[in-house]
Amino acid sequence: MSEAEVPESESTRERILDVAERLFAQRGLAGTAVRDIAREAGLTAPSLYNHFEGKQALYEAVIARGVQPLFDLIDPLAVGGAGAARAPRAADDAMADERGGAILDGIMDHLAAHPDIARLIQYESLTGGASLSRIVEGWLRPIVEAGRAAMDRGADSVWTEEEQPMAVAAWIHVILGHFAMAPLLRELFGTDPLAKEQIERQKRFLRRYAQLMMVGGADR
Amino acid sequence: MSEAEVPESESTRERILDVAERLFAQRGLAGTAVRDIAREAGLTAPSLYNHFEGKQALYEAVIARGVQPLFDLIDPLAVGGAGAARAPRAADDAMADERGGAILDGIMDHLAAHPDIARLIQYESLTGGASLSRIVEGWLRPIVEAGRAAMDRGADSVWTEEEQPMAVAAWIHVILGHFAMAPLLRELFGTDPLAKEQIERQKRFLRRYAQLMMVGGADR
Amino acid sequence: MSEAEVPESESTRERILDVAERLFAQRGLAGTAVRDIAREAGLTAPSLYNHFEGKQALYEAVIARGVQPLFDLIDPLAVGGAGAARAPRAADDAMADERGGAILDGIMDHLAAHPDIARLIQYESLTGGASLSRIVEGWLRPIVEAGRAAMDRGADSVWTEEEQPMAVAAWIHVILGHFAMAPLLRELFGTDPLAKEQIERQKRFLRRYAQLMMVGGADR
Amino acid sequence: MSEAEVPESESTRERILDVAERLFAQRGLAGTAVRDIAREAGLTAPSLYNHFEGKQALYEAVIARGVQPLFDLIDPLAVGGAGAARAPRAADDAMADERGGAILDGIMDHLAAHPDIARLIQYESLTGGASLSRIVEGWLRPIVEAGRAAMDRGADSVWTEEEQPMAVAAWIHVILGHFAMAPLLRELFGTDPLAKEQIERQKRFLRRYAQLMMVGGADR
DNA sequence: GATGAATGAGGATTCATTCAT
DNA sequence: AATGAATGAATCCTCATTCAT
Repeated sequence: MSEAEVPESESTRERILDVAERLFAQRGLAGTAVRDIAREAGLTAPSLYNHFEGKQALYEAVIARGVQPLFDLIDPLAVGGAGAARAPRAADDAMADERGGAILDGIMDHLAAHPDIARLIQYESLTGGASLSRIVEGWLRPIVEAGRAAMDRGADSVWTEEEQPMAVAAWIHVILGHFAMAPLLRELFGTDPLAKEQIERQKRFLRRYAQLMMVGGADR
Repeated sequence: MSEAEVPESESTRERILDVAERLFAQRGLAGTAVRDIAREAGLTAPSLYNHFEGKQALYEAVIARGVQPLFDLIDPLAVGGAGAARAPRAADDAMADERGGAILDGIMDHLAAHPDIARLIQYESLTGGASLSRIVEGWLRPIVEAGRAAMDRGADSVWTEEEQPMAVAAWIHVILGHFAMAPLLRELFGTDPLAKEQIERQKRFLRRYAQLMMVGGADR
Repeated sequence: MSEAEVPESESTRERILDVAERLFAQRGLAGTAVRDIAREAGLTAPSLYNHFEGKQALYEAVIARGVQPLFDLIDPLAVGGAGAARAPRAADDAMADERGGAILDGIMDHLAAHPDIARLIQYESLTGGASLSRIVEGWLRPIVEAGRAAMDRGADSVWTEEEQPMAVAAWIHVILGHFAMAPLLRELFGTDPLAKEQIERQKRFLRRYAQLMMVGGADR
Repeated sequence: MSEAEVPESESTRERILDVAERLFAQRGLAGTAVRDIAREAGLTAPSLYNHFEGKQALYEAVIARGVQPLFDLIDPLAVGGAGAARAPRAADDAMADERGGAILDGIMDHLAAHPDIARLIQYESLTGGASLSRIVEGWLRPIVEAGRAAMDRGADSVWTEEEQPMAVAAWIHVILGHFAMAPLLRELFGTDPLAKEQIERQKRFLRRYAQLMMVGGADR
């Protein structure tokens, strides 16, 4: 097997992952037939088993691939968290804010490019699927920790300690919900949440939302 | 509440609906076997067909039953909308606020008592299921309209006209998310969102959240 | 149980038989659901079991009721066959002819009034059903015997001894086929074989057919 | 014909069709279980779905395959119809007669080799099945048209215009009935209509029947 | 006589997966 | 890497029938 053959096989694998991501997001794990994925990827179900061990493995690969960029995005946070002790307060705060904003934008952009990922995460959250804990530990926990650290540093947090988890949860719901619950929002507002300009609006909204939720001030 | 009341033979049909609600919420429509529902309801799968025309019909009945109380809760809103013209502004606003708070509490209480409903709604929202539009039209639209009316009356809304739909959407995500994404929150925070005191916390949180989201002030 | 009660119960029984005759004729035994018969008869499936022991028993009752008039029609034949020895040839032949014509007309009229019977008989003939031998022995055999006797008496039969059974079979096919294969004939000729005037045509046709088949002469 | 020819592995698909043809003819569509067909064909029911889309599709394939040779047999008729204008009357008539006889023999031979086809056609005729119109249009209509043309040419037809359709119908009933109603005939006459010599007898009978029915003469 | 509820048996079909090619 | 064929398990659902009321 020469190296030249790989690209094609890789592209098949990616094609399968693409289709599977879409179908799993639309119909859920149980509601998606391996044969449908295979057909839309241009092969037969048995052939798919040359690329993935089984349905469950394919599902996990889809989630792993979809979530990895989100993991990568928050890497700076983890580094920043560790480095916080080294930097002076004020500068760090400003940097953190900027970094937070950048990360938020990055997350939004990635979810906008792959809205199915948000749906998959919500599916996992609903059903308590097997991949849930990896998502939580690898992605949400670092974010939460960073957020908590930021709040601890700032004296003017809007939320009491008791409220903080719920405020964080609210963030999660708002960010994921925009993408995951697109069908509902389409029906309710008549606009497509996944349309480019609607995503821009949501990003602007989130920036103001952040001010309200974190700083408490409304400087409209 | 005597033991004789609804001990176990609560009309079979209700028992089926109860079990189905739970299982559909846990596993989704496709992931739930009619036979499992029947077994947990204490009968065989064919017997279930004496009470419901089929799996889809059962699913819709579950949603209809679960959503009805939510519809009923917002009835006052519809009435209030009609009566608004008759009442003086200030008094009406106060009433509306109070009513809004009461309705919010009612919704929270109902969802707390039937967290599976929130999950079902989120499933429908994710998949764009057939019952989605009824939920939107019968429940969310009236709420949104009432909210929009309230915002129009008050000159000091926090949100621009462009932002309003997203603010409303955020509300929906936060309220449903607390119940629907319980597995994720449990994993992330180590507390059970469905526990009584956690729900009370969420209700308190939502009251402060409301001030932030609607008035923009933070009077902690 | 007073006599006054009977009519209603009898009418239910008859109603069931009527519906069952129609549905069995349309869809066959296996293709007809007891529940469908019950519904169209205005009751539920379990209630039907108050009138008939089961599906098979109902089916046999339908056939028995439908075939009885055909049995009755050929009674004169049986009597005539026995009485033939007593009567002089010539007169008997004429009588037999007349009687044969009358019986043929009677059969046609009955099948015209109950075309489903013809279909049921053909179903039984196709599948070799359990009721087939009763139909053969009680109805067809006497007719065949009478026909054979008539042929034996007359020296001028068109058919050799070898051909006689096939000639008889042809008669059966032509008579039953007109009613049983109505869907095919409708499609092929665009006319409804069960329409009153079409049945009259068929009866006229059969009279000429009889001359050809029995006498061999064509006196058009 | 060596044993290796079509011993048992005649392509599975053909094996399924063979079994299905037999069982459908014996028990009708509704009365035949897919599993039974599969079992007798040497596989499991799900495997059968690798070869046919479903029961209905299998049924239609059985009919299509069974009827095709009948379609092919009458092809000359269609050609002859077109070529009639070119040929002189008398010769054409003779040819037509000969051709008609050959075709009749061909049909008889095919039905003798595949008596289940006759039964299937009669089932379709009884129930007005979905394949009926294709059978009528593709097979019977051409025959009828050819017959009508022949009758129109000849001045000495036995039948009036009104009677012609019924005479044609009689032909159909007699030909199909011999095979389709074999169980009844067996019971009635004690001989097997499908036995080789009985089929020969029926063919001889049909030739004399043809003289009677078409020419009106009886030249025994 | 009638019926709602229940059920065992069965029936068509889907599905994830295996395997020989 | 791909696939046609095969299959055990499962799924939804129908059906004939029973039984308590």
